[in-house]
Amino acid sequence: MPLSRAKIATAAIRLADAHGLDGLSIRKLAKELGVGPMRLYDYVLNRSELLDLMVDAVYAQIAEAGRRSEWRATVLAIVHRTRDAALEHEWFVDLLGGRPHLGPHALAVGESTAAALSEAPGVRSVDDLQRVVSALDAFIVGALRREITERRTTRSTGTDVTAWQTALGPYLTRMLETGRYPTVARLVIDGAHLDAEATFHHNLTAVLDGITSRA
Amino acid sequence: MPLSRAKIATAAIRLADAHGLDGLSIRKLAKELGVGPMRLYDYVLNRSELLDLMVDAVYAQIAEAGRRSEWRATVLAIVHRTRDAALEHEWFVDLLGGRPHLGPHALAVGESTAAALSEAPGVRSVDDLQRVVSALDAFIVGALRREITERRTTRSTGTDVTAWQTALGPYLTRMLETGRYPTVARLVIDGAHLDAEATFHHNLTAVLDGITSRA
DNA sequence: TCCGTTACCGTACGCTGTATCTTATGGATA
DNA sequence: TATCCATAAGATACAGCGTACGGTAACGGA
Repeated sequence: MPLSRAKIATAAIRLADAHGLDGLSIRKLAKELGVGPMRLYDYVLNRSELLDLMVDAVYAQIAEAGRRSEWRATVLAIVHRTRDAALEHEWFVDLLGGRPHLGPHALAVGESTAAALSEAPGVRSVDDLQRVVSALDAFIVGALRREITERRTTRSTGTDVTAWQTALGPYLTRMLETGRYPTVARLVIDGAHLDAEATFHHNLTAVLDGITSRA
Repeated sequence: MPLSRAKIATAAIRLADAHGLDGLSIRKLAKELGVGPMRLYDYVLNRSELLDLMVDAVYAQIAEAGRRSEWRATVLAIVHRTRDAALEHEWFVDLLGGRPHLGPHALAVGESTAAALSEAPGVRSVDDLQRVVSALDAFIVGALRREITERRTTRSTGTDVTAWQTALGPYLTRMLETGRYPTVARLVIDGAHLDAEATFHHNLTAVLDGITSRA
C-alpha cells in the first residue's frame, strides 16, 4: 500500500493525540510509517501543510453534524461537535485561530454555521453576518483553548486541592495569600467545582443571545 | 551592567516584536545581549519561563489601565488596552490561552477585571462570576487571535483584492467558485471592508450584554 | 600565601526541518 | 530478450535549536 495524504494524516493525528504537537515530528511520523523522512515531502510541502491536513481531517469529523430545522439548533450542534473534537484531539486547539483554516471541510463547516446564523433574528446585512460569525468564532476558539489548557494543568498536577497547592502552590498560593488578589483568590478556591460542559453551554447560549438580539 | 531578568525580558520582547516568536531563540537572544547562550539559564529556568516573563511584562503594560467608577467602563478600558498590547506585540496572541498566566501583573489584571465584573448586574454568586469571567476571557482570546491572524495574512498577501486572489487565489478562489460555499463566498467578497476596531468593540459590548443580562 | 567557594563559560549531545545528491526499480521500446 | 530512460526511494548532510555538563577563573577568608 503506497502511502497517501490520508494515511499520513491519520498517522500524524494518532501521534499527536498520544504525545501532543511537540511529540509529532516529521522523522517520528516517517518512522511510524516505515519510511524515510524525506518520503513525506512527496505528499506534503511543509510541516505546516501537514498540520493543515490534520486540521481539516478534524473538520471533516465536525462536518458530520447534520443541519437542523432551527438555525439555533444547527449552530449548537456544530459547536458542540467542535468541542467534542477538541476534547478528543487536544492539539487541535493549539492550531485554533493560529492560521486561517481553508481546507474543504473547514469551509463546509464555516458555510453551515454562516448559513444558519444568517437566519438568526437581527442579522439583516452581510456586515451583521460578518460580525456575528466572527464573534461566535472568537468565543469558540477562546473557550476551547481555555478548557483544554485547564484540563492539561489539572492533569499534570491533579485535581485534589492540596496536591494542586503543592504543585502550583509554592508560588501561586503565596501570591494569593498576599491579599492583593482577593477576587481571584475567591474564584480559584470556590470556583473549581463547576462542570466544564455546563459552563461552556451556558456561556455559548449567553453569547448567542448577546450577538443576535441587537441589530 | 550585570544582566537581569528585566533586561533579558525587554531584549526578548524587542526580538519577538521584530521577528516573531519563531525568530526568538535562546542563542539569538544571548548574542543580542553579548553573552554566551548558557548565561541566560542563570536567570531563567527554561525557554518557556522566558516566555512567561515576556507575557507578564505585557500584562504590566495592560495593568496601567486605571479603575473607572462604572464597572463597564473599567472592563472596557482593560480590554481595549489588552487589544492595544496585542497589536503592538503580535506574538502575545500566540501565547494567549496557551498556558495559564500567573505572573504578578497578569494576576493584577485578572483581579481588576474580576472585581469590576462582580459588580455587574446579574452576577450574584461566585459561580456567576466564574462564568462571566471565563466567557469574557474566551472572547478576548479568540477575537484577538482572529484579528492578528487576519492582519498577518493580509500583510503577507496585500489587501488589494486581485493581489489577494492571486496569492491565496489559485486554491481559495477555485474553492469559492465551486458554488458549494455561497455564504462564505459572500462573506469573503463583501465583508472585507469592516473596520477591525469597530467590529471588536461592537462584539465586545454584545458579549458583555449577553453574559451580564441573564442571571 | 594558600585554599574553598562561587560565578562564569565553552563545548557537546541529541533533536529538529529540509535541500541535495545517489541509487534502485520498473516499464516501454529496439 | 536486452537496453535505456523516467521515476520513485533513499541516504547523507546542513544549519539551527534547547540545554546538560565539565572545566576555569576570580574572589573572599584564614
